[in-house]
Amino acid sequence: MEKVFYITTPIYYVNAEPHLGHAYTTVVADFLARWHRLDGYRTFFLTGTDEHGETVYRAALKAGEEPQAFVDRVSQRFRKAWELLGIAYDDFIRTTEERHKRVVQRVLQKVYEAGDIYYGEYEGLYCVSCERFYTEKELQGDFCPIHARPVERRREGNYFFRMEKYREWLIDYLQTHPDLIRPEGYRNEVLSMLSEPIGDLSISRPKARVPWGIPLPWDEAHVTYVWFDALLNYVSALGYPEDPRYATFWPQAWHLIGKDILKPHAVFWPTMLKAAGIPMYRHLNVGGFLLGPDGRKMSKTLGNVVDPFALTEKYGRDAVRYYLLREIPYGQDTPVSEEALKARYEADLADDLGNLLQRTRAMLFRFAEGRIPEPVSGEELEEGTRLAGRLRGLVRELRFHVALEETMAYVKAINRYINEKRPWELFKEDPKEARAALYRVVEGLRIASILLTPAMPDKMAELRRALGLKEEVSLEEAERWGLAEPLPLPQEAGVLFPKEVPRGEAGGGKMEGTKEDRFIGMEDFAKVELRVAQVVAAEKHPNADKLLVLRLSLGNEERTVVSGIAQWYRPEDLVGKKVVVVANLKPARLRGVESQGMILAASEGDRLALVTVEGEIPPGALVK
RNA sequence: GGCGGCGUAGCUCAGGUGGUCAGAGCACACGACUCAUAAUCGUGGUGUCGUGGGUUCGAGUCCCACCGCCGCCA
Repeated sequence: MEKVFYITTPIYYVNAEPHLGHAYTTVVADFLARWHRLDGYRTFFLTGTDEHGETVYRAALKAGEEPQAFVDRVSQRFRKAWELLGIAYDDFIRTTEERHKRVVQRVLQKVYEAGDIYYGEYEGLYCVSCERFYTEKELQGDFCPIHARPVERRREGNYFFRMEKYREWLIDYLQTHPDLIRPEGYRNEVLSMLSEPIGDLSISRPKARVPWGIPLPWDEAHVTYVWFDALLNYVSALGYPEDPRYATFWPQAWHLIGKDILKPHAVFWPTMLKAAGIPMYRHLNVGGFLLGPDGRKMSKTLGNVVDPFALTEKYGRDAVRYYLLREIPYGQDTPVSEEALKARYEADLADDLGNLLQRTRAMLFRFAEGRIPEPVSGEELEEGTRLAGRLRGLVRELRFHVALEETMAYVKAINRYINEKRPWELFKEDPKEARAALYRVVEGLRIASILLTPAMPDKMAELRRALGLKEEVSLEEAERWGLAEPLPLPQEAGVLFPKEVPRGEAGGGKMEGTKEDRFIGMEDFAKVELRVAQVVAAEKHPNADKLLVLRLSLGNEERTVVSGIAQWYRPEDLVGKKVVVVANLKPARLRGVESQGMILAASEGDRLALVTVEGEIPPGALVK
């Protein structure tokens, strides 16, 4: 049987800019899509924008734009955002597209003819922002509980969908399909919603009041209410009902949503599908909220909003993707912060994985003539070939953070293997064994890079390139040992995850605006306080061969500065020299010694020279 | 008010169906090493497992009550 996978994000409502919540759900969807493609599934990944309704209509008016022009513009913002994050969707659907409207009208007509839609009258208290009526109990005083704005009393003719009619059926379906809604907690919540009458669902608005929507096919005076319109995107994008893609993909549909839209997806949508004679989706996967660094709900007034796009610019898209997938147990509310991202970036990506690539390349050039050695068996690193099988299960259960954790544990095992084999020593006695060890390390890296590709597509391709391996891979290749061929490595390869100032780094080279990034303003430069300092004492660092500990005089104060210049300067030659120091650098502990600044030096290849000042100028003088 | 959930080392958290379950990572300290991005590797700890009862030969792991936080519904 052919392996098929269909993954959807919610279509995002265009009344707001893309934010971290959107980004997280979309990154998860992209990860799942890439994972399944890698594993040989015929995969379809859908996202898009939801563009009808009174809120959008009013926002357009307020912006002084035609509704269509307004939604075109905002929808474009989402496309841009996904480009920044490297989201490889197969289709981007918009509810204002003809192909979607056609399907909505067709389904409406079908349900209407079946007798499940009737005309009625509704009167109640209505919040414009929520696009829904509230019961008096739900209100806070006379105000909407969500938007804290006054509600209006309204009475209007609506068409209703006989949702209540399907309640018993839905309960039964949930009981016979316990894994339909995941994680389980949300399933229980839905069952409790269904334990009492859910009523019928109003599915239309008078066109006179809300002109921005899809007209009902049998009554042009009404347009479709937002949920009956929006939810159908999941089948309209597949070309329901005649397009073969619908028949192929729909039965394997996985929806990804945030818990804020649980009810529409877990109650409205299944009953709509049942009434329209469309089979049920396969899984509804419910994600939690991302909280601010303080563990509270993100809000502009609290000032704890984390902007994923700023972080992408700073750390690279793959780092942000890795962080979100590694840190957040799917379904749980989780605090996120730049601090935590940075910690992951440095510990996992730079120190463990990036440095592993670096040392591997260095040893290959030094001990193996810059080539991948001849293939050999894998010893303990061969266990990497079993990871893919384990990860398949974890990914299908939405436990990505565990999957990534286990993969990184393997990366650590490769580092350990190098430390135990000590190729730099082994090479002196038995060069062949040293090369064999290095081959195993390359294979380990190859396997890890494949497993990490869905999370970090650009960086893992870069990693393979740096080892002279092919960039295009499949999961199955991570289950076989010995595929790396003895080919030469590229001479040049950048640092995969640089630790210092990863500025302007976009991860895929697709970033725009690099021209501006090359320059800094005077105000940026002015932040750096450079001063002349005289070396009053110097000695070797007790715990590091490459470091010197310098005592500097800045005129009216003395500082200790640790500097990595031991290979070029002897301590005794430095005393008395005038150097340039960054005086307002945040102090840092280097191998146990606190460094209160940094001295400047120029370097090129193997050569290095300290920056000094010409002529008589006292220590402490400002350099600018 | 009804129903779910959560409360485990300084921090973030793992711990299907009760008996190496008292753990991992981070941080910190010390040691090893020098191929490597001040990197890597090794070693080291206190934890009333929210509180109080109960079931059991034996309970973070099951039951009851309570405290605290959160969610859904009303």
